[in-house]
Amino acid sequence: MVREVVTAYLERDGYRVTLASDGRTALESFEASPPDLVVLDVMLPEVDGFSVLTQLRKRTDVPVILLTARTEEPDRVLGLELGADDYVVKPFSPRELAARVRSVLRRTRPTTAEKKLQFDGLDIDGVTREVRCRGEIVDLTPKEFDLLVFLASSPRQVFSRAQLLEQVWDSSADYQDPSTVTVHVRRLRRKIEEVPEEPRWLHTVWGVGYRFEP
Amino acid sequence: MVREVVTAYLERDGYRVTLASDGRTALESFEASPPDLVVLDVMLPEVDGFSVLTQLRKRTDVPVILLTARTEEPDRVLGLELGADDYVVKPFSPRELAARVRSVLRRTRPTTAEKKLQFDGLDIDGVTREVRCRGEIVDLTPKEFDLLVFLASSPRQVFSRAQLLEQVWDSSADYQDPSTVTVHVRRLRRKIEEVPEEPRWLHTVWGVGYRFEP
DNA sequence: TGCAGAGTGAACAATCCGTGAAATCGCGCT
DNA sequence: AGCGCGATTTCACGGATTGTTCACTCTGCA
Repeated sequence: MVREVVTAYLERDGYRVTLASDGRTALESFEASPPDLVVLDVMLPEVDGFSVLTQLRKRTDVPVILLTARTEEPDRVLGLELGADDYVVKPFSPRELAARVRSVLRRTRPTTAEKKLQFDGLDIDGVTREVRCRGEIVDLTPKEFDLLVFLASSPRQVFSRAQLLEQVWDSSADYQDPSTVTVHVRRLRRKIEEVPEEPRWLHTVWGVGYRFEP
Repeated sequence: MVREVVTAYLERDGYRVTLASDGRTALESFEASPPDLVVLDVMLPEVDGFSVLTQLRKRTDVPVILLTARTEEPDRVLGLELGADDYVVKPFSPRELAARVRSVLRRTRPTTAEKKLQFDGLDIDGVTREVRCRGEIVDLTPKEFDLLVFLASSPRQVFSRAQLLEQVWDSSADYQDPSTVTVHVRRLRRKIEEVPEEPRWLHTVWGVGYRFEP
């Protein structure tokens, strides 16, 4: 029930929350769709929190907040030495945890949270320019990537081909063929849509343009 | 006497410590010679800690660790909201404070705090400027070394040639040939890659730039 | 059913990267 | 100061990838 309350608080602050009930699934879930921050209970079934933290640190710099029931100093120091960014001692108030999350994200934002778009089954990382689609990395060409990022940055908003040419393409290179956009959208669909003929994300708005559906 | 013990611990860790006995002198001392990190007691004579923090935040992003005697949540949350990077509740052990200092500096100063980069089969020592590749020391020229360190310090992040020229080369020396970067990357690959044609570490991101894969 | 707009495939054009080699710079040495 | 050598930068070319165009087909709407 603690999880529900905490989740509610975080979602009220505008964060998307994913839960994992033990260390193993936490790591799997992390792989599948890497979050911007991890809140980690030291006492977890299957794999304990410290091990999870060690595993995480081997491959990523994701900010981690430890939840620890023990008030003894060694645990907290150990956590920080292992690379945790902060810890909260149980029992804690949801408000405090939320404050910590904000604080840690504020500190680390320039490197991590920046330029990351996440949707259900589609992760776009503006820093590494990687796109992960249902867990698998898909290779996009520069223009394909730029176009996808532009559309995904304004979900549900419809853009005409002319608008896209102006925004995504070099605006100086005027009067290009709008069908250029069409072709790129098609290639994007081939790469990220499960059924390109019935797009899940890249929708055609007949007579107008395209729209990204989150 | 707490101050002496803490100072001793921090100096043992290699930090230089400057003391100030009240808020006013703290701010003056900060102006005179800005430190890399501030440990701030909330209860100070003359000007209290929160005011000092607010003043500091007006002009700098220096990492701040708060010392607070009160265990009530509002104070801690207030501190974090005001822009503190961490806090320690009194009474605290010097060891814990030292651990916090290390942790905060590690987060905020990845370039100075960690001068050693280690990857699977590739060790980079920023102090001796030695690079060890699959056990063997490889000789790098200064520019080659700087370029490698820069890329390896932000693994997986893509940098354009222009960015690399700006960051690794003298930023004042504008308008250099981007192919300079290309050539240096090539020579780096020749020296550290097992198969330079299929790089393990130095990846080309077509149309964008280069990326270090850990 | 007609028709404008959207999708398809393939050819063509532009761009970018890797390579080799030559030119220039920087710095210690005599 | 002049020399010499390694480091760095520049440049042109070839091949590979990416971007654009175009003719054609298909689809949704009146």
